[in-house]
Amino acid sequence: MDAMTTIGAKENVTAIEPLLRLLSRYMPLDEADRAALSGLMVGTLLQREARTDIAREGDKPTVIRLLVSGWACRYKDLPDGRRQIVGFFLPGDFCDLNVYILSELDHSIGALTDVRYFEIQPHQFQEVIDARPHLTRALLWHELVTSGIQREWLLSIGQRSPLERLAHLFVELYYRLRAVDLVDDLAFDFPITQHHLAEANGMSLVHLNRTLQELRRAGLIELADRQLRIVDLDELKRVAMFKRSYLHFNR
Amino acid sequence: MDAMTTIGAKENVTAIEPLLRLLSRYMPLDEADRAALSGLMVGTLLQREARTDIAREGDKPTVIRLLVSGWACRYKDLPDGRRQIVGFFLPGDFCDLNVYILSELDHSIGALTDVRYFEIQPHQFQEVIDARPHLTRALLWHELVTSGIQREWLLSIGQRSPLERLAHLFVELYYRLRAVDLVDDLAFDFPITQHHLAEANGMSLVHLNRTLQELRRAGLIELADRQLRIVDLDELKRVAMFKRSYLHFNR
DNA sequence: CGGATGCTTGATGTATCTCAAGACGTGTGG
DNA sequence: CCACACGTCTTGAGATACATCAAGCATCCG
Repeated sequence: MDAMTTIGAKENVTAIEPLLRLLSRYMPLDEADRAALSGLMVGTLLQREARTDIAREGDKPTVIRLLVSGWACRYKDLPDGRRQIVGFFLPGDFCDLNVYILSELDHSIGALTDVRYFEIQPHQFQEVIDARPHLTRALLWHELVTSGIQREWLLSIGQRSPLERLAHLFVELYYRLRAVDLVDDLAFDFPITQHHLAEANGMSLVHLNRTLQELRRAGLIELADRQLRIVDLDELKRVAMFKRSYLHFNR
Repeated sequence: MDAMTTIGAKENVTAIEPLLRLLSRYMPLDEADRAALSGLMVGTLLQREARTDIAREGDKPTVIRLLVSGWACRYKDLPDGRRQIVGFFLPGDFCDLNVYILSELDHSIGALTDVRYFEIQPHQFQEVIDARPHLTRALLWHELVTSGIQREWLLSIGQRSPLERLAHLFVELYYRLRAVDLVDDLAFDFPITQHHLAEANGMSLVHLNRTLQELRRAGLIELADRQLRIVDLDELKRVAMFKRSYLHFNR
């Protein structure tokens, strides 16, 4: 199942970059912080193919995963097959910093594209946390933001119209990807399918497709060849009723 | 705004009961744990009337609140007035254990009924955490459960039909209230209005009313005079596709 | 008594789902 | 090299679940 690659120290440094960029949006990191985090990424980088599960609901959580490249998602499903994506993991995100506390995973984690990630042992993590309270704070901050994003999604699915909801998701992804330097001007790689977008937004594939076209027709976005370009960010934000504050970026 | 009451040590002990019951569902608490928590609840108990805000989005968080009696909610709203309740607070719940880390609240907290709650200073909390790692673990556990409940709500609003969704919410509230000993057999006080239920479930008031009647007609629940009685728990759980594990109660 | 709050019901329109099919690109095996 | 399967996106047609608008009734309270 898992493909493993042992990587050298140099590649290691590259792999940790997204996380460092992300955390430094919240608060400055000094060299010791960076070194401590890099120290966690020892050994092996794991890989997973698109459309495979990284973890399943019910699994006993034992490791902490840090996504290095590709997109993954947290999802939950119902016995009859209905599925809801409850969050996206982008490079630099932890797929469950704290869940090893619990005895059983209450959701699944799936690779949406080919992904690469580190697995970190909780005890290694604990050492870093004990040694560097400042880092602990940054990590906790990130967890709180993740939780805030979930609340915003509830607002979106519960109250925003499909058009507003989709617009909102695009703006959110724009800011999150920009935080890890994966945005080029207003364009970024967008490797997931309309099917995934529908599952994340709680609507049918057909309707998602039509809503997407509405955003295109309105001149707000362009989406083709797995590339999303935001054409009119201000207007997209207005349509989405987007308020940046829930992401809690300082810079 | 706030009504304040200074309370004696005895009343204090009663007020902390829901929290102790809740945490002991996760792991056993010894006498020292209980004493440490009780020690936090010094001084004043605050009160708020139904339909008032306890905190507003954008506020700077400075205190940690522990709900002692009544029901409150976390909600978010849109500029045009649409409102989504993203979580209920029941007695024994903290309204934001960690949020004082962030500079700004990304959601509001409203009292649904008359409520009583303690305000705790972060530094007091920190002392307890530093002194009693076991308690820290229990509190973190509870935070993770809260986060898991949010995910379950996303699944509900995104994929469950209104009937399934409402059934699911009732079962969830049953278990949560039972955990703090507020359930009598299969019945409990249900002090919120259909309007609140609609806002929590992301549907219109009219449709919520009809869905409620459907549950009644199916012989699954009785709801009258602010009392909810679950008539057929097994069937209600089946309809809701309820899986208890996301609540992570051990007992 | 008058007003506020909460619950209920009816009528109507429409947003969204479901079912179905076609087009296009890509990879694969014969 | 062609035939075919598969994944993805797109479009059409029809059915319906749900929202909206509107009104009535009960209870409580000042």
